[in-house]
Amino acid sequence: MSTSLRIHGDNIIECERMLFLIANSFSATVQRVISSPYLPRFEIRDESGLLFTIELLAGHGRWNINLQEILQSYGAPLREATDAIVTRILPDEQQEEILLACEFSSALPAGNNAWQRNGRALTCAAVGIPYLYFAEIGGVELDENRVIKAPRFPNPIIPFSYLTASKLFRVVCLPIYSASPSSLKTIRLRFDQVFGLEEGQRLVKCILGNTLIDDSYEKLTQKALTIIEILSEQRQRIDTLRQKQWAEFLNLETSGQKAIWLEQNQVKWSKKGADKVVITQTFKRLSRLFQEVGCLSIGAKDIPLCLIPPQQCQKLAEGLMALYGSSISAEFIKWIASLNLPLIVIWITGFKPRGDDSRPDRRLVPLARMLFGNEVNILSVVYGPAKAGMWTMLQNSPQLLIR
DNA sequence: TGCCGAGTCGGATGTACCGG
DNA sequence: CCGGTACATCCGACTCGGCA
Repeated sequence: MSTSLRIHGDNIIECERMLFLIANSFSATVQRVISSPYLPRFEIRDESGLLFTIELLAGHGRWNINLQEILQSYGAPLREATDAIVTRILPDEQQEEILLACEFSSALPAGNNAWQRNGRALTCAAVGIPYLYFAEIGGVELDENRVIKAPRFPNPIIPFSYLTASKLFRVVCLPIYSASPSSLKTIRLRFDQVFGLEEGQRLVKCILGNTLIDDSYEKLTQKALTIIEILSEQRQRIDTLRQKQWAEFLNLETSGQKAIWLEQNQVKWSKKGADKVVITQTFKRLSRLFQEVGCLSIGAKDIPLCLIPPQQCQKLAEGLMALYGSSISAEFIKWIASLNLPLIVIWITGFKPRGDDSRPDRRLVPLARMLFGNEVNILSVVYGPAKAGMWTMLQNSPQLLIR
């Protein structure tokens, strides 16, 4: 008895990648059946016969099926769609059930790009959809003449956040690495043990074949931990957790335990001032205030993300009151002062140097949620220049502003 | 201990696409 | 045409080691 599947993708390339990933996972062959060019249909068979019929729907939102609606109905926190989503068509043919979401990335994981996908992972993890992030490692940065400058790597906190999300949301949410085609031999060798395509395929087979998940999940988790260790070990400066610290941190259950552990491990955090973005005098003082109160770095010092232990919140509230006085609501101050869970603070360069080009970084909140789950409070500090209209909007409808 | 060059890494930038 | 979104580099402030 075969199953009818659909692959919803950003575009046809992502759909086909998913199609072949499924076929390879089942050691099966792909055969096109007669179908229209814009809605191609395929059959996947192994020696035992027909396993799946699969339709490819390229381009989110072009079809009469609203995936967003399905996601929302599951309770998804964000409007984000992954590269490829596999659904099973339910017997009545009216509805689809989401089985698996995948992201395929061969972009260089540099800077904010590295956490560009965290929103999607969170969307899926939070509603219990298995999520696999296929990424490459060892990609090189090129100069203007396309000459290799240096290989680039993601901050280890990025793969780590998938592991915490897996654990917190009790769902498969894993990065799967392979070697970037442009990677140097030495790099390939260094990461040789952590490439996980084979385990990834076994995992896909378990998920789509609806069988119990075998050891591939555990293996991929171990591989991710190893990658995190290699990434932190090869850094020039000690600005992230190292070695077994990651596994220790991963094993902590509550955000309270995490805060205590971070305090014990003495990882102070301070705001990096790059002077690239115009800031106010008040912001400088605000930044100093957080310093005095005592922020802890969460695994990686350079990421604009820090933690205030609950016992410091009273002090923070007093400092905020002294700094902003009546322009900040008493209700807010009270909220900060009364927190009995750690407060996660994220620093968003909300606006580009040119105020008309605003692109707030929406991915930092998801990164924080993946690391700490839904129980912690998150405070977003948005700074940088903005158009006058932004102020009016902020006063009238903050909800509208953050859209 | 102050200067300098190389390398690192967060984030700024360029470009494409899409729907209205 | 324009605002919104996303991807793929590219940029340059910062750090650190070497050296006088």
